[in-house]
Amino acid sequence: MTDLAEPAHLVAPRRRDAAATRAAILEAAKRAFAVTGYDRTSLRDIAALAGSDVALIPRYFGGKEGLFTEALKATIAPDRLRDWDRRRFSRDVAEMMAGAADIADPRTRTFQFLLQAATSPTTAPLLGRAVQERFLAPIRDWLGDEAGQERARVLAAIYIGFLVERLIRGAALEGVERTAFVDRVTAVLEGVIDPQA
Amino acid sequence: MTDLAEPAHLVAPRRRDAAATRAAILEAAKRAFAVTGYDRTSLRDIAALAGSDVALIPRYFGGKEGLFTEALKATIAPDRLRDWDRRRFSRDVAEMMAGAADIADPRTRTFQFLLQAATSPTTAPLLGRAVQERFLAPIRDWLGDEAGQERARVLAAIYIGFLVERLIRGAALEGVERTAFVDRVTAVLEGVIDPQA
DNA sequence: GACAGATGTCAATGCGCGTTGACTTGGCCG
DNA sequence: CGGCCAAGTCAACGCGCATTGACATCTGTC
Repeated sequence: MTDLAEPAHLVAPRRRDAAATRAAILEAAKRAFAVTGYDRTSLRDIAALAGSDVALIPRYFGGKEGLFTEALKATIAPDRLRDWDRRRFSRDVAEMMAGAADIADPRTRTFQFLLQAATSPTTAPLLGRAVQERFLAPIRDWLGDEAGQERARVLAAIYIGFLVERLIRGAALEGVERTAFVDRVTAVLEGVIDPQA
Repeated sequence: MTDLAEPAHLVAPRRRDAAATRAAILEAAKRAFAVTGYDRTSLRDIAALAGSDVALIPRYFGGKEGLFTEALKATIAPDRLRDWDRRRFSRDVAEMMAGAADIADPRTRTFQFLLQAATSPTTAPLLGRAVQERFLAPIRDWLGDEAGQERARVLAAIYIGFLVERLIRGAALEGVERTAFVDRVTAVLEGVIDPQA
């Protein structure tokens, strides 16, 4: 598999501890699946990254699919949306989108993981439900909408779109295009967050 | 592989014709790759869909990767952007996004194909270049921007985002949420297409 | 300190894959 | 009509994979 640019083992040499081993495998799976996708990631890769044995994975997770779904669930954790400053949100996001996608950033890995899942017909429904519960609902609360969640939907969609664009763009934007891009993205986001402003 | 909901063979029984066979394989590959992705699609699947033999694929396309890159190139064709009515564009797109993704629609398949390519580190750069040439440039022309292409970038990103959202949403929106969604999406798109309005 | 169950190791199995090469069939041209 | 080359078929190979079950080792408990 591709280089993960990480220490050979995710964890320090540990004593016999099923829970810790399970956790190490799960963490390794989250990283590996995010970078390489479901199919290109072998259980041998994950085991090597976790510093454990391949045979433990079917035992602890019931198989590759079980590991994937559990890694998916663990990845879509309730976001720390409350931490975001509402005044700076749009501009911060815009600046982030103007940059390059950094594979070392855990959030990039998370997003790639989710995108991988979105393209597979089998995992897409599962992802849909998870996104609904753990992504859309928090955004709606954050926005303070009572009536519907269409605004959260729109915001999430736009956010995702810029992430994809950044992913396939590869490099960061520079110069005039960057500033113009940031301004426009800020305006777009602001228009959704504060429609009347 | 998953059901493609298509006739067993893409083409009528044809006589010995290398060009036609090649074309049938390529068409089958475009469909199969879009639905199942690179890894989950086997050459045997494609051959069966095209009504030909597996062994012909390495011969005609030099291998699976060759077939994929050729299918990718054939998929990113210059879009018929000029046909779109600029006044109705935003609302048409918004209505489309409020509906459900239809796998029978060739455009849905195309998009899924591209998204698949975007998530693979190896194919992402290739996709980026292709998108730049055959997607961003036409949009910029359509928008009539002289200075930069940041507006085309933003529009493309938002468009992609809604496509992804629709993909993972699965079902169509209904009732109040639908109308609210359509209105808001229309407004967002209009804000990018005609910033001063 | 010894037992027992939990934990980790290892080799082996079966399967599906892409690819290869030898073979057969078909159609065009003389 | 007959030969010849393109086009298509078929069987087989090697490889990597997930999974299994038998075996070894550690660790907490009495």
